[in-house]
Amino acid sequence: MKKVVLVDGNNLLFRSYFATAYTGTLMRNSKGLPTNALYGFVGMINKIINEEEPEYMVVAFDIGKNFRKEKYDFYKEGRNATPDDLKLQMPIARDILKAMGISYRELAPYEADDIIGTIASVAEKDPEYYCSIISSDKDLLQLISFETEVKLLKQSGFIRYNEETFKKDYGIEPIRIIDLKALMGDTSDNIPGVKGIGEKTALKLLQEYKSLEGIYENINNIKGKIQEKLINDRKSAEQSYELATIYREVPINIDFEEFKYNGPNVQELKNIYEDLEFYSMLKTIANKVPKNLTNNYIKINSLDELKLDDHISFYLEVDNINYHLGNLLGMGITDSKNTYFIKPELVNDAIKLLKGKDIVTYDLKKSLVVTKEEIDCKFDLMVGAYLVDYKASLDISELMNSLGEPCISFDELKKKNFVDIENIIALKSKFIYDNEKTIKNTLKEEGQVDILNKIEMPLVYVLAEMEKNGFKFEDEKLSDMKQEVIRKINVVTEEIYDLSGEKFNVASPMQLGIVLFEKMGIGKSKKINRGYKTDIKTLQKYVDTHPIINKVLEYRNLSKLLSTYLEGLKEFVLEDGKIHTIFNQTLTRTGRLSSMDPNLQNIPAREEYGKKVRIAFVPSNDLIMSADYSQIELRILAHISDCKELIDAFIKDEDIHTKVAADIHGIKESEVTKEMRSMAKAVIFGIVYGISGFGLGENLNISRTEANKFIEKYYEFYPGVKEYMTNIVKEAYETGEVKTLFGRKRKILELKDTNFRTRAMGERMALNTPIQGTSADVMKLAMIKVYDKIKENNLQSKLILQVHDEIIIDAKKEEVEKLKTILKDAMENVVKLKVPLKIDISTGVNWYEAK
DNA sequence: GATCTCACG
DNA sequence: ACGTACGTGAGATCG
Repeated sequence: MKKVVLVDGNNLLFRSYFATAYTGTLMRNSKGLPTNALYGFVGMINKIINEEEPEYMVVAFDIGKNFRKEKYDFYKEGRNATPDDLKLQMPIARDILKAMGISYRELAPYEADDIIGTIASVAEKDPEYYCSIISSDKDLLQLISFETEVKLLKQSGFIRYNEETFKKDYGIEPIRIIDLKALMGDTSDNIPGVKGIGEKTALKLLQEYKSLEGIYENINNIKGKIQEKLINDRKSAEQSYELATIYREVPINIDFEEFKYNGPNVQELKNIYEDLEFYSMLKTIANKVPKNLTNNYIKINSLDELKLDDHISFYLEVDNINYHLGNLLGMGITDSKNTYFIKPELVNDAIKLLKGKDIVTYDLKKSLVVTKEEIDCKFDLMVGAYLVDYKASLDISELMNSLGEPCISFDELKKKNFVDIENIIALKSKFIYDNEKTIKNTLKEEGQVDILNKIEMPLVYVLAEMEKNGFKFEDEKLSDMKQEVIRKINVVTEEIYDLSGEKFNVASPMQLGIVLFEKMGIGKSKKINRGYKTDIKTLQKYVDTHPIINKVLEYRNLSKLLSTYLEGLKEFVLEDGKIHTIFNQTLTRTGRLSSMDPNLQNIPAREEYGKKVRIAFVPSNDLIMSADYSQIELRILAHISDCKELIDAFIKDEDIHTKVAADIHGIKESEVTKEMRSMAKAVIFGIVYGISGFGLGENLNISRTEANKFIEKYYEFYPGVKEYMTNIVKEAYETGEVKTLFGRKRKILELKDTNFRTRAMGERMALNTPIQGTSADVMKLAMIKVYDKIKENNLQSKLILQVHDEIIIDAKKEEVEKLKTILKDAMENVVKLKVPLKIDISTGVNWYEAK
């Protein structure tokens, strides 16, 4: 059988348009033509061709008058008119398809759905063909049959439905999607349905009575309110049924040979892409290094040949994203006249020559770590771009591409064995030189210069030292634990096999889901893409139902411990016996750091057994010293919200969770139980995250109403917090951004989204970012202070790690007292707030003991 | 490569 | 009616 791929073109264009349109600034080419919808459209069409490998393909569009609208005025009423910026792109989509060699069909007064339905009908009668329909519109599910499937696009990914999987998911025949719509209506098309009946009720009714007709035939068997609603809106239901029905006899000529996909007209497609300035797409047609990668540069054989201005850029390339493991590939230097290529063996000497110059680079930290040279650089383009909302990843090519300078990605380059690397290094160096001004100007406009100069640039040097220092790791210390864990895993696996009566891969969520929820019938679990949800929260609901649940939880716990930590970490130990992480300074949206290769910010801590992994983290000096802020986020919340009650509590150094528990329950602090305290803690954390009654309820395993009561009580006692939440969200809507106490900005485009869920997420970000971000700022400033003091006092102790609210030092024992003074002063007095900042310090012979 | 799960603050 | 708490990185499975 031959596959015919039927694509809902309108759906794809709208999706692509609105996916980015909310940002307010549309992607345009230099002629000002909006191109955002086309960009997404081309991406999706390419993806379809790759994934589906169609022999035949048709894209259907809506055009002209609409027969449903003609008949029922209310159809699609209230829907915003198609934006002009999208309309402009529609004809070009057709041109692109032509150049791609893909046929399309449109015919007034029909919609794309009807055309797809019609083609699918014809294909069904011809045993030679079967259809695959692609759209995110659930309406099309009604077309599913024994030889028509639907690939339903989701926000990310898709679900492929055939007759069988559809029935399994919905419990009704595909054609009953029409009846479902007739009952539940469709707000986006303004199909009314029956008022008060939603998907849940509609499905239940259809599962029982098969169809809309069946429901009304049995209307007397249906009780109460639902019956009443059905009777009242019968006419509406019937009209809705008509509207939801895809018309499958559109008068178009259907000849499958015309739908045959034979690939693109390369030249024509190139012309269109060039016109639209879709450079990344150009690369995908001709899989060659783009032509503008040819750059003029001078290859330096001896440094005597190098005559440079006082203002230069440089760029260092290493053959591994993990630069601790990589080898130098060379260096580019650009000044006002030339770009030079420096071969690896001359790099260190070349850097020495840069002393005293005004330098800009990209990823200064990498250069500091790899060369171990001193480099006095006041501006790192990576850090600057990050502060003004560019994606400034470890791979400079991403920033280049987003600033309109096509460049092959590092991954691609690596795959191609660093072909033409001198050219590419030169190009990158030139790019840095050319874009310094732009980013600096943006920093000024956005008010981020202070953050750059006072926090991020000095921090680059601190982090570089920390990475170079590394954390000594003794794997042998874990060998007993490792043996024990392996043994336990074997035991628990056997127990799981016994309890379930079969052998399967417990580590496979798919297999586990089937065993637990289908074969053993332990309970219900939400269905997701591949099977059932089997995460801790879901499983924990059934701990008392069957002993296998605890075994599965134990298996999970142990295998995570084994693979990620007990076996994973030692892979990162370098020749010096230390683990050298990489801190990503330009990734998080709040200003926090992240850590990778390996991530040393998520080493087990919460659970006693897992925490023992920390025994292997040992000092290269004498002691591990840890200094952590006590409740920094809450203190910052108190300060920012100016909540009197909260501020007082911190000034009096009260146990904040106990205090809140006492307030909420209206009892004395002495009467607060452990449970009350931990509930209060959850409420407080929830508040910081932008809580909902539902969320808190889930978390605390209490009802939503109860959770809501807690939240209200909290607001009653801490009205300042409530006020802060309202105000910050309001402000965020007005300005489209939020700021930390130190002025670090985060734009929140989600607030402009048309989807309310996305907006709600934006509101939570608006709430949380000033708090999380200010804490991050405070910590960064403190680190800089600590680092300076250690240097100033010529101490041998070294900063080695930061875990968001905690600093870790590899300490000399004779320096412990001095360090304590430094840490306390630096961390507690780094900024003057309305509440005191407080740290706890501890030391130990390893990280586990330094608790 | 996407998805699922789980480790941390 | 809908979906449901902020910010991360990594390993195993599966298509």
